[in-house]
Amino acid sequence: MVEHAQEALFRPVRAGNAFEETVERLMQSIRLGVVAPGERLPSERELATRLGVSRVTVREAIRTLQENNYVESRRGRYGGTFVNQEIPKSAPGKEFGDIHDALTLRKVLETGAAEAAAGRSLGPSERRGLRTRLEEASTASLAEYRRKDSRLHLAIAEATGSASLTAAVAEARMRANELLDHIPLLEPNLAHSNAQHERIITSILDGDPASARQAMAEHLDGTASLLRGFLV
Amino acid sequence: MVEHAQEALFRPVRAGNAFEETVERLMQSIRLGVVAPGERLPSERELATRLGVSRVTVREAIRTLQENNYVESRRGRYGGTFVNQEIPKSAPGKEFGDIHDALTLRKVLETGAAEAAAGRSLGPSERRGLRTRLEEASTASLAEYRRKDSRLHLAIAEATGSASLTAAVAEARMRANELLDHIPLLEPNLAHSNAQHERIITSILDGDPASARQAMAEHLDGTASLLRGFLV
DNA sequence: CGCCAATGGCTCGCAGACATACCTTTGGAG
DNA sequence: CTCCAAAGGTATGTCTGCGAGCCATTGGCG
Repeated sequence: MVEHAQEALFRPVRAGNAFEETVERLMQSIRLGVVAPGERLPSERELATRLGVSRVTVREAIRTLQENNYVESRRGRYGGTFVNQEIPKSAPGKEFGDIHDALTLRKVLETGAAEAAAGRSLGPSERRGLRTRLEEASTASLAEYRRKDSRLHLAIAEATGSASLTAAVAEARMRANELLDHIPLLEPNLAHSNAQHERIITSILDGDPASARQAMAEHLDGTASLLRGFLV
Repeated sequence: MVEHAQEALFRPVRAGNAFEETVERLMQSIRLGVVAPGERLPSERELATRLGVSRVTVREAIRTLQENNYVESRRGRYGGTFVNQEIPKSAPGKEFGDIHDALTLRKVLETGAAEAAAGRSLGPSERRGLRTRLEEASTASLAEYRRKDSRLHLAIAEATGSASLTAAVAEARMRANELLDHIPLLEPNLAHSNAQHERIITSILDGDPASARQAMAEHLDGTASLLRGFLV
């Protein structure tokens, strides 16, 4: 029996209970900017259906987000649950033992996604979407940068046409961002990042997989080394 | 709000109930050859702990595997649950709509893993492990090839030192294998595969990331095009 | 030969999650 | 001004899964 492979296959079947998982998902969609401040989450009933949990569980999760000032709910038609303008910083802490784990997975998924996206023939709406996200990220302020950045990277993953790859990228980004939240974001980094984004998107739109991969790798290595520098 | 990214983030929080997930994991470990025919699974109590489910649930899952002739259980000390010599073929069917999804994810993860593994400085036991798996795969019969092949690929993922990457590769391989099970495995393919394995492992042991990635990409493209040819 | 440790086999009560139904609030349409 | 659709808020009974404990079986060790 292969001893080490067991660790991967016999890991826990579920990360937490239904409630915790639901909170996690909703927080992800907010932190990654999929639902921006001021915007409305899908209705409780719709979330329950899409997340595959009961409405009770969705409500408990939303109540937790309310208590932590992530969202506010309004009743009545045209009501709903809205993302607050200011959302709390993520709690510090975390085990630093799995930095390698998180960064390795992120690099594999994101460089792979960039390459795969460049290798596909993209439709007009996809090309437009990528340009829009690029533009949004490049004009973002420091405060909203992390969110716009994530939206751009998620758009790249979506451009692969693989839903499970997109989900995996979202997950990996979330883990990486939890670490990145502990280091300062500076204007020079931001400018550098934008230049790299430009290269990545251009390569994808030009259909140059090797170049897209290369550009993404350099982009990620930048933040990765920044992170290691701050934490070690 | 980014509409498409929602699909990834608001997907169901759990793939199935605890029982179904547990059956899935145990079947994976058997089908991927992590626990070979004749070998013993960990005890029910240990599985319950590691999988994070109750022993009752583990037992129900094992009973399902028994009923489908995957395993047999023996009581008493030095008893346990043993994998049968002949395990059933996986049921056909499946949606073919997500072939692209499955193959895209697999390629991204496995080429990334090969590259990452080649980029690390591996310890003696890891190097030995890789050579052993390579040897096992190269001398495998047609019947046991798929299993030995998976073990080799999992060993490569493990060599990245990232547990979550290993888990993701296992998952992706499982999905791809479900598709590959429907096409015949021929001697010439096998010989070709072994040559490619040799290149991959050599590149990893030599610490040549680019070459490892390249070799893995060609290896996977071979089976991918074979699959598309048979199914389209 | 007898003990006993480790395994699978079994049962019962509790807590979490669920489906379902109904209530309350709100603001636009008619 | 009234109505009502759509959203959040609440309550209840059911069922799944869990924890914990005990039983039955087996084979090695003393």
